[in-house]
Amino acid sequence: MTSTAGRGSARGSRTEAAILGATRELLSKCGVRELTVEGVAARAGVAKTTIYRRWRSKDELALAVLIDMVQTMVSVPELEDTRAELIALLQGAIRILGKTLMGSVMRGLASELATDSDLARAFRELVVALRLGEVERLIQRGVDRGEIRQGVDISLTHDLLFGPVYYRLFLSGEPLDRKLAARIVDAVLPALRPVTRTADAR
Amino acid sequence: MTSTAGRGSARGSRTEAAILGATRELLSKCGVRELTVEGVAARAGVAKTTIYRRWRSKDELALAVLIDMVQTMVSVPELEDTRAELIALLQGAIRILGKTLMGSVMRGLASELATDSDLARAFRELVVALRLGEVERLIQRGVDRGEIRQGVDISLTHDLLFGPVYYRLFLSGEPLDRKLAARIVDAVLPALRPVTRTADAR
DNA sequence: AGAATAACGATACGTTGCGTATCGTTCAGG
DNA sequence: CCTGAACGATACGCAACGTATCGTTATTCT
Repeated sequence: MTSTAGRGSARGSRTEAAILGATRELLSKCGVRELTVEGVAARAGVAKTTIYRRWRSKDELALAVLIDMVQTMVSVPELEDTRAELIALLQGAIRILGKTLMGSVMRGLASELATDSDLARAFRELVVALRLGEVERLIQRGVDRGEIRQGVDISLTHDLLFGPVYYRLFLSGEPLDRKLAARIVDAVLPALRPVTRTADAR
Repeated sequence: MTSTAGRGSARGSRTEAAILGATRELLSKCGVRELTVEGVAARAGVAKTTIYRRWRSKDELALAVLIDMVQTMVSVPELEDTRAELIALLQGAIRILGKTLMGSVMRGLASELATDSDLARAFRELVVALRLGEVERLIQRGVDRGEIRQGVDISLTHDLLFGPVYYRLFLSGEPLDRKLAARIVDAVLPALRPVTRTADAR
């Protein structure tokens, strides 16, 4: 047991980074459909074989890129104001989706994510779960401060906040401007307030 | 000018229906990516050439199916209550997306819709514009009744209502249950009420 | 330093599916 | 019944996927 993966190994990290980088760049302007492994190989200065040694398919490669991006997501600082914190959370997502390449990558992956593939499950477990947890944390903090009423449906709130963002990105085509985060939060927040001054059901 | 397309034509409608039907069925379980024109041809009992005589590419065929489905969308009846009307609107969309095959088709088309393709533009002009118009109609009616305040951002409201639905369908993976429509509307409606009892900015 | 060995590059291959071209066949309308 | 449009069948070129093979680097251990 003195050596496992010894002798001539360990030149992986550089090539891996090159492949991921090339994939990210290409994926930012074409979508998974048009992405070609040959293209990635050429741009990364790497043999096609090398890519298939690390990822079993084109989709797995794309997913790796997505995960790599998501892990750079920042968590929200304490601001002592639920509205500001929620806006910051959404703002972060919007910035990532809009300014960096992740929006394009997401768009390219949309089809795969919608299917019940391994890629979809991985995305849900990594990205969605992470955001859901963040929403839960912020809401709980708001409840503790008395800003938010108890018993709020976290999952629904999460969908209400992030849904419009992705809807714009994917379907409606409206721009992801700066003020969007605040407007979404201001639209959703009244339903989360303690007093229940809302028009009730039936 | 006595005859244009005279002599031996007019057997198109049956084959066209067969092709669209076969596409719809296949698209309901595989996504555009896996959809093959050869498969459609085989299932429709039609030569591949015949398909390419009518649609220039696989994507155009898929779009045709989507449009065909959307045109079966029902408009919302007058209910004299904005909440009920908005719920009915959302309920219709959810039912179409959930129970019929359109949800699967949408999922399959997601990638193409996200790209700036002809397909995306067509979808926006047909589906999104249609729904936006419907939202505007309902909101305006609510304003006339005094249930909704003036100056509401129609586009944002549209995104707030439909965004969560599609977000669930595509990404979060939560089910599209019966009560979803009401819960979304109840969350959004307070922000549309006249009095502006909302916590203001800053 | 030098050998052992994992990772890599280059290339060729089989396969699938797209979109096109060609030609014979069917079926409605005059 | 005869003409011509729409259809079926088939073959083709092409691009990209994913695999296999083999010679070449580069790294680590002795």
